[in-house]
Amino acid sequence: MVNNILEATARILVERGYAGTNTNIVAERAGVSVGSVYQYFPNKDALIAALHAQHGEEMHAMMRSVILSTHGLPLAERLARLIHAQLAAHLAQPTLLRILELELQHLDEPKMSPSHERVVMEGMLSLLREHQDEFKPPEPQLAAWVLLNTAKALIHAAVISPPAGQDIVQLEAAITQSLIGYLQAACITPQPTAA
Amino acid sequence: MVNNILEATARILVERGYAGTNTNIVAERAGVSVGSVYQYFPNKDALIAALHAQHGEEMHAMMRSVILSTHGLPLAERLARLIHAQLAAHLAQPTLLRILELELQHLDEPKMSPSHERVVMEGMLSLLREHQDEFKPPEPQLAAWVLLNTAKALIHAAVISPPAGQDIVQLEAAITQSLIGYLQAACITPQPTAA
Amino acid sequence: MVNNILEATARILVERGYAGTNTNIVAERAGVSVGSVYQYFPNKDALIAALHAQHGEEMHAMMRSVILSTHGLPLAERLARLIHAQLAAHLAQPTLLRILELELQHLDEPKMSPSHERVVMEGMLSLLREHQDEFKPPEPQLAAWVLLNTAKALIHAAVISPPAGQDIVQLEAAITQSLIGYLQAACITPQPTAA
Amino acid sequence: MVNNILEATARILVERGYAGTNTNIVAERAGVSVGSVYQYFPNKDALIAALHAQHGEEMHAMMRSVILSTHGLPLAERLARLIHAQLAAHLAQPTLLRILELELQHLDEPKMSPSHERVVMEGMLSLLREHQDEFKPPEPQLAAWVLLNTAKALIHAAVISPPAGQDIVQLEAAITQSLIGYLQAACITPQPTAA
DNA sequence: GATGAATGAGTATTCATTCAT
DNA sequence: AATGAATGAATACTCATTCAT
Repeated sequence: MVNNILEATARILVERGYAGTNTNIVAERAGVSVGSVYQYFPNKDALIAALHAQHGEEMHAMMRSVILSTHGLPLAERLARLIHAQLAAHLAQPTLLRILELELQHLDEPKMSPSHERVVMEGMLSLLREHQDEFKPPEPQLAAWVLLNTAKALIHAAVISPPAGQDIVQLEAAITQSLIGYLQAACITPQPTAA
Repeated sequence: MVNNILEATARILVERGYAGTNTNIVAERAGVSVGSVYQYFPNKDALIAALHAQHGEEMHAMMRSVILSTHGLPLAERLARLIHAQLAAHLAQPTLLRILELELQHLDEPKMSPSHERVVMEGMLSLLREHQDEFKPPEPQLAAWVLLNTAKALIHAAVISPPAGQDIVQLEAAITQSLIGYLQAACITPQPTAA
Repeated sequence: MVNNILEATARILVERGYAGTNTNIVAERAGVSVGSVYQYFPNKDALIAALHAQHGEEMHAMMRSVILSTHGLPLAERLARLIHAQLAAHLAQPTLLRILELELQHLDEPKMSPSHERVVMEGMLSLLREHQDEFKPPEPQLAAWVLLNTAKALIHAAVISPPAGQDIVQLEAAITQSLIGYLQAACITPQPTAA
Repeated sequence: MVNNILEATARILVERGYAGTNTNIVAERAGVSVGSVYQYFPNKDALIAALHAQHGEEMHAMMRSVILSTHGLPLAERLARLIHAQLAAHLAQPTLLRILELELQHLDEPKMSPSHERVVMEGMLSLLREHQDEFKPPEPQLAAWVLLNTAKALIHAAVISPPAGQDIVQLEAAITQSLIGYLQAACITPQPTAA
């Protein structure tokens, strides 16, 4: 039931935007009654928040899985893989993710951000720590913040308003270059010992 | 009158967000009647669009002015100055700009963005062209796109959700580093001839 | 509920006219909330249309019943009975019927009239056909049109602006005379064979 | 100026109906300012009333002229000429006249009717009196009322919803027949003395 | 007289939420 | 738990009318 409702919400959000999404329509589309929606969600925004949380979980899970499965590879490669996976996820359902992450980030930023955003930040920090012999940023917090925000913005832009005449492969490469470029510029790159 | 109304709109937008902004309150706050609001703006969204356009003008003007006044300096320095100016502008009224650029970008993206966004893109492209002996990106369009989107995202993030324990100066430096880093990574940097 | 709302609408329509009738007042008068009005009627005009349709049904039913119950009587008598019944109905609630049939005929003429108006026309045509040995109009369509429009107009006038110094009985007689007079003038009255 | 405004009102009334007619648009269309409209007409309905009055004058003048110019002809012929003239007038601008006479009759009926309606009634009464050796109705008031209302209704119907397959000439003949038919049925027709 | 900017009461309609069944 | 009819506060927008210039 809960999932049913959330799926309906997502579909309607994509079709009609936030303003066009209302609980009665969500219920109708989910094939349940409004009452049932309110049985599981205290109010309209809770629907969005749940979608948001779900999306956060997925992104987080994906990030963890990529990080784990690329253990041992150089940081540049691991970042490239992360970008690739994220981009793929956004290309799959661009509208919903755009709505959730841009238009509606304000709705639950106060509530949900702490839990999710922090976890992602932790992931990035530990990744940087693992590779501190390749790139050791003087301020890992700051570096993680730059990397995450840059990646997020460029992935969104790639999906929503890509520059004319570039294909996705080029965009993906450019995003990766941007992250690596930052790290190279920001870090006193400890030359990996030839040994 | 028009300005009065727009100022009231901006104030309310900041205080109550888009959803909480309604034409009656705008009128009341502006000290005019609803009718007068509708004398000058065909509908509620036109208020936001006007604010948006105004903001676009300002940002564009600022960019142009910085670019002109830094003529002759190296690209890295000029980008740093651009970042600085933009960051200053956003720090001055963070909430309004966040609302305009994030929450509400969808409201007029179709209408106004083309004109404004394109102008900014042109500015960046000509800037890159001026410095093609420092950094010559193989795909200037792509490079401009990366630079603009990265800068926008990091400036917003810096104002809205800065990483713990970093001051603005550090953030500004990091943003600049990110842009420069990307250019260094993406360009076959033509070594400026020693001659 | 639906009936409740329609009754309230009718009452308000009579008291305040179309311009003075608004959905909020209708709801209040019906003792329900505006929302409930919109649960059953898509918009204000649908209220009027429903009233109109209801009235159409009633008039049609009455006509049919009179025609059936006067089978065998001469046409003049049957027309007289029709007039009598219609006049009685209009005297019972003159204002509402005037508003529905005159002021508001334009609101749903396009939608509903076809079905209803046509049925009434059919009724009159078959009535004429039944009595073609008394009065055989060369153009039954035309004759029915004249009879219906004349009857309608005179009945309304009788209720709304009767001539000074005449009582209803005289008016009723005059209306009947008008219809019969037309038939006598328009038809090559086939003398009912003496045999 | 007054005429200018009235013409604009008429045009808009025809194009957009009563609901769509508002003083600001009337002023704009007339090429004057709202203030000027209010200089000459106390309120919106006064515009309609003036149009109504104007129309009344015209109809009355036409009636008088036809009556005068047909002096000496038999009543049937004179009625036929009246019908013809009225029908021609209505065919010339059917929408405006329909709106004035049907939809909006309620707006000024109370105010204007007395003056105009009475005059028309007087005209018809004197016409009947002139021909009392052809048709002498026992109740001239009643007869005039029937004739006027019947003519009005049939002329409108002829213009707005004519029966299928009949041309105007046939309708005009039918309307005349209806009036004559009524008179023949209602009057103890005094056989005009052969002498 | 003419203007038209300003007014603001009025109104149709929506939709989150409740609660009796 | 599920239903969905009922609610009514909220809101965008209109337009007759005024009045300072």
